[in-house]
Amino acid sequence: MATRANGIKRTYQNTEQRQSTIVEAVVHLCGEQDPSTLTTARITEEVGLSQGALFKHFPSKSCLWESVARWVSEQLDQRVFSVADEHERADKALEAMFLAHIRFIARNPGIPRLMLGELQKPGNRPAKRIVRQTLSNYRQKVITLINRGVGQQCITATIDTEAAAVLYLGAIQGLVVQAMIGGDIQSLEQTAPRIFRLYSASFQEVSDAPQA
Amino acid sequence: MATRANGIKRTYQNTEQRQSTIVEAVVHLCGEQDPSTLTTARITEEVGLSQGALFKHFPSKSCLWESVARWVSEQLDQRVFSVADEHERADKALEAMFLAHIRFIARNPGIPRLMLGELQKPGNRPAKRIVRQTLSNYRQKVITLINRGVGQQCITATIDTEAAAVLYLGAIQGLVVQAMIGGDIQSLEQTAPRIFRLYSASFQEVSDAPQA
DNA sequence: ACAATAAAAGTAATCAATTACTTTCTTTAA
DNA sequence: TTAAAGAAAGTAATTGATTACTTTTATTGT
Repeated sequence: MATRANGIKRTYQNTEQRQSTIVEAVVHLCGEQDPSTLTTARITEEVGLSQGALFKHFPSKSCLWESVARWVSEQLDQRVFSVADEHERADKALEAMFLAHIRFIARNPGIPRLMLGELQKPGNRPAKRIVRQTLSNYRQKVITLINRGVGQQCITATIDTEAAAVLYLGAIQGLVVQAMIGGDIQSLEQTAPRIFRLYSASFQEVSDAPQA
Repeated sequence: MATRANGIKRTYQNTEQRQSTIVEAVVHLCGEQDPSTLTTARITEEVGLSQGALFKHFPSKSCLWESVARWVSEQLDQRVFSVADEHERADKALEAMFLAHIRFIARNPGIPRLMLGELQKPGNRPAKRIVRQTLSNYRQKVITLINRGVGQQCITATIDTEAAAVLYLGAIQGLVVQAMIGGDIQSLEQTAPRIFRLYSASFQEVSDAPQA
């Protein structure tokens, strides 16, 4: 007893733990396959549960995706946005955040698929709203940093701030797409510094660091 | 008579015409909904055919996607890559190609969804191979142009060419994602020149045009 | 008339969700 | 302290809807 048809011992977890387990399994699976082809059966197989058990913890598949989107948003906050605060100089903060984001993606290759996949869906599903909100925050964070950099005179005052924010996110996108084409996730972290160096060349002051 | 259940008159086309009609309908529909959710029923409804009729012209849905990918590749050749040849100076050619690409996307909003969606799928489906090949060609075209620009002394000789090619495609990606977030495709063409100006600032020679 | 083109009706497979029921965990009263 | 009661977490099987694809029947231009 206490076993399933395939002989694997059943493990009991409370709903909170299970939800975390399942959400992280989804993120992991997105690294291996297109999110839109992820079935509830595949997800529960990954965590060692029967297909129906999923609905003990999420009222619907759509609610599961909402939880996944929230998880991604929190992780970006903790692992990417937060590193910017450790730097006084805005250009250094931008670079640190850029590299942290690439590191995060390299460790969780499903993330871009997840976010892009959600953005591609039409309508206003909750999960899409969360992704949109997260990217909006990100954009605002970059704009604020660039403006601070202008004040610190490490970024040229003539910069087109909004364009620079778009290009910042584009630089990350470009790296990701390049990795997708090559099918080589590991190349991400190697190439990232070169991309950021080129990106920052577009707004760097000629003079050296003014402070610190 | 000569009508279908819904009263729409039946129209006869030979297979070649039908294939074109269907492929273009798919591209159009990708502008409105996630490609992975496109059903054969939705596609045929769009062109005014019964669902089963699709398989008179394509042996399988996968073959249809292959044709769609080929169509996109050809359009990129004709409407984007070709404009680069109209400019002697490499930096002007890059700019023209960039803006042509954005114009192409603005006219066919389904294109990024289509290509990204295909890239996100794992494995080596024919359609994915075509998209990958197309993007590889694109990348090589950009690299060649940048190198020519160095020779023409309108691009700084110290440039990291490969990084510049990644950032070029990233700039387009960034614009597209930004438009996806805002849900505003029309903003694309307005913002594009600003993004390219910033992008080109990263490798522009300080001196003015050397020739022409 | 007849071959091409399409509609209509079907099929097997797949999917999210539900059901009826079992096992484990947790709480609490004696 | 502990055993009984109930809540929570699990399974296996099934459902209705949807899907890509097939087969059969009807219509059309030549």
